[in-house]
Parts: sequence; C-alpha cells; structure tokens
Amino acid sequence: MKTRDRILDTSLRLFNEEGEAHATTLDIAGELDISPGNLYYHFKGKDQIIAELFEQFQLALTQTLNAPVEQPLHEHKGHLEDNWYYLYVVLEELYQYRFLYHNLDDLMRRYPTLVRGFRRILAAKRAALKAIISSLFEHSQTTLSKVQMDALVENMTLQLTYWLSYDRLLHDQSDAQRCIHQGVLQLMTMIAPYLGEEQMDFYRECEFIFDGMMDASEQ
Amino acid sequence: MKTRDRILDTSLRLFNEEGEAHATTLDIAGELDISPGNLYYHFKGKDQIIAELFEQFQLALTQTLNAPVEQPLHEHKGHLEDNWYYLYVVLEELYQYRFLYHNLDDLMRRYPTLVRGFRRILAAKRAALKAIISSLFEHSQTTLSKVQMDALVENMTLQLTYWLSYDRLLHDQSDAQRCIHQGVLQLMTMIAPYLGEEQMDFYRECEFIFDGMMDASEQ
DNA sequence: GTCTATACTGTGATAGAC
DNA sequence: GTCTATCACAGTATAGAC
Repeated sequence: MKTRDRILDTSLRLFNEEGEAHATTLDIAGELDISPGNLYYHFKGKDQIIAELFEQFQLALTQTLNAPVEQPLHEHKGHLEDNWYYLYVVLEELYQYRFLYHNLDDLMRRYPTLVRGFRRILAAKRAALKAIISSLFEHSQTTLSKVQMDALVENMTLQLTYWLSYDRLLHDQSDAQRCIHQGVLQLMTMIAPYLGEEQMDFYRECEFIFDGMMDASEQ
Repeated sequence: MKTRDRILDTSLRLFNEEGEAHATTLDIAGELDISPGNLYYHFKGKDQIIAELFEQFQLALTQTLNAPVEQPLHEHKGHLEDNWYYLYVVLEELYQYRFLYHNLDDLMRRYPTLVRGFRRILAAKRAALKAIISSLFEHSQTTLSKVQMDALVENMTLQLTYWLSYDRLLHDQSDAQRCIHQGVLQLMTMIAPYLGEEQMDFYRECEFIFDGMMDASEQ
C-alpha cells in the first residue's frame, strides 16, 4: 500500500478516534512510523488531507443518497424493510467519516471550502428522505400539509446529520453496531405514526429485535 | 460593572460569534481594552472562564427544564399553546450559550469536567419533554408503546440539543428570531401526528403564522 | 521517497513594576 | 487592579542531506 494512501487511512482513523483538532500532523506521522517531513512531501498540509478525506466521503455518500431519488426498480415498493436496510447503509457510511460532524462549526470555520460540500450533502439527504417518505406513504392513507411534510423531512435530515454525535454524547465508548441500529430505529420512529398497518407490523418487529439486542448488550 | 463580569460577558459573546476554539484570551482582552495579564489576574485561564459560563448556563437551564416536571398549576393543562411558549423560552436560553454545542466533541475532550454536566442537562431535557408529551396526550386518544414513547422523547431531545447548530449549518448569518421560531415548529411537528383535533387547530395556526413570517423575511 | 534538523507562528501563562 | 514585558510550548511547515 502506497504511503500516500496509508496517510489518508491513518488520518481518518485518528480523526475519528481523537478528534480532528486534537490529532496533529506529528501524531499521524508517528502512528505510521514515518517522519513529519515525509508526510509533508505527500501532502501540502493538514488542509489537504482533510480536503481529500472529505472528497472521498462526499463521493461515496452522494452516490448512495441519489439511489432512492433515481427510483431504482423496487419490487416491493413502499415496503418498510427495504428502506430500513437502506438507512442502515447510509448511517454506516456516515459513521466511517464521523469526525466531520463532531466539530462541524470549527471545521467549517477553518476550512471554509467545505461549507458548500456540506450543504450539498444536506440537500442530497433531504431529497433521499423525501423519496423514501413519499414511497412509504403511497401505501397508507396519510396526507400531510406541505409545511408538515417539509418539517418532517427537515427533522429527519437533522437526525441523520447529528445522530452519531448525539450517540457519542451519551455513550463515550462507541459501539458502532448498537449506535447505527438505534439510529435507524430513531429515524423510523419519526415516520411510524404515518405508516399503514402492514408496515407497522414490520416496525414493531424491528423494535422487538432491537430491544432484545439492547438487553443482550447490557450484560 | 466589575471587570470580572465584563470578561465573562465578552467571552460569551466572542465564543458565540467566533467559536470557542477560535477566540483566544488575547482576543477577549483586546475586545475589552484590557491587558492579557489583567485577564489572568481575574481568571486562572480559559478553562475557568468556560467552567463559569457553563455553570451559569446549567443553573438557568435546569431551572427552566424542571418547571414542567414539577407540575406547575396549569389552568389549561394539555393545551398546546402553553407548551409552545415554553419551548420558545427553552430554545432562547440555549441560544444564549449556543457556542457550547457548536463544538461539543472538542469541548468535552478539552474540558472533561463538563461531560457530567452535559449529561445532566440531557436528562433534564428528557424529563421535561416527557412531561410535556404526557400532558398533551391526556387530551387525545393516543397510546404509544414504551419503546416508541422513549424513541420519541429521544428524538426530541436530540432536536433540542442540535437544532441551533443545524440552523447555523443552513444559514450562516444567524437570525435568532427565525431560528428559534422554526426550532419550536420543528419540535412540535414531531408530536403533531399524536395531537387531538382541538390541539391541531392551534398547530395549524402557528404553522400559518410562521409561514407568513418566512415570506416576510425573504424580501 | 524518506530522513533530520530547524524555523515560524499563535496561544497560554507568569513575573514584576506601577 | 492593571500594565508591560517575557517565557514556554505545541503544532505547522520548510530546507537540505541521503
């Protein structure tokens, strides 16, 4: 594996584990057993490392987020299960680059270039969630005012943006599995009241499974 | 006004405006036209300033958050309007110390003492929201599973924690009025599906007012 | 490509005069 | 209480040898 890529990988890991602000170029070089000078041969500076990591992130995520908008052939359109797994995938991708959201304010101040990117991602999230909700609502008699629909989408977008940070605030030792599972459940709870009976059956099932998971992990 | 208090005030303002990490002791001293040495006469360091600001914040907020739990005499118990204004007050208090949440991760890493405090506040938020929801649900035929109820409370707690940061991500020039108003609307949207007809009338009214407000501010 | 050594910068913090 | 120095340190970045 090329040094350049190893630097990116290690940076990502350290940023996630120790926070971007706290992980210095020296730490990264040290972790890799290379000299700081070597690191600066491959990257102009920390800025560039962050920028490239963000690029990776944005590329992977927008691709995923565009899927439901482009209406792939859903055999069971409107079925909750598909969306459940889909959100799971999205949260997993967010989790890989979670450091980006842990200190969003500072990050955007120090690297103003990223702001546009974050906004684009936000828009993609909104679109994806809207597509999911619309698809689910086709099978229930739900009608929402435009304002209410927009507010629901906005709430879910916020949730999708900050869930990982919120979870970290609660449990400092992070268990990715639990965190992501619960994140999906939380998201689904927001649409639960609008679901049809058939869909609710699956929701309750997941609720139940998750509850069991929690009991198991508490021991 | 005593210098000590002026330091606290100015620090709070600068932290909110420029971010805690970016506002240095020199900036604060400069803004007040006093010397750095003078600042360090009054405070051992930045840590102490942060700690005292957090203390103020925690004191004010927990007091507010305890109110609905201690069941004050509500003439119109279960009426949406009271809760609407209550949430407005809570968000206003959060807004005053918004810098605390803008870089939560870094802040907790650098001042680990604060972690317990943040968790306490989280618990208080949960309790307050639970009390509000319960009171509102008495007047509708809603019944929720325990899991669903907890998830709803958790979602609202997250929303109450990160709304201000989220809003900032969207609109960089912050308009406190709009931000707080919309925050309350977003929170209410989460319980809207469970409300009774009578309560929904008020919700729609607020929706309408807010919509008008938005149109006006867009010009 | 990789290293060592070094310079530069910003920030936190202290000492001692007034 | 307030000021003027001044220190100490960590983190970023560069120069030049190998």
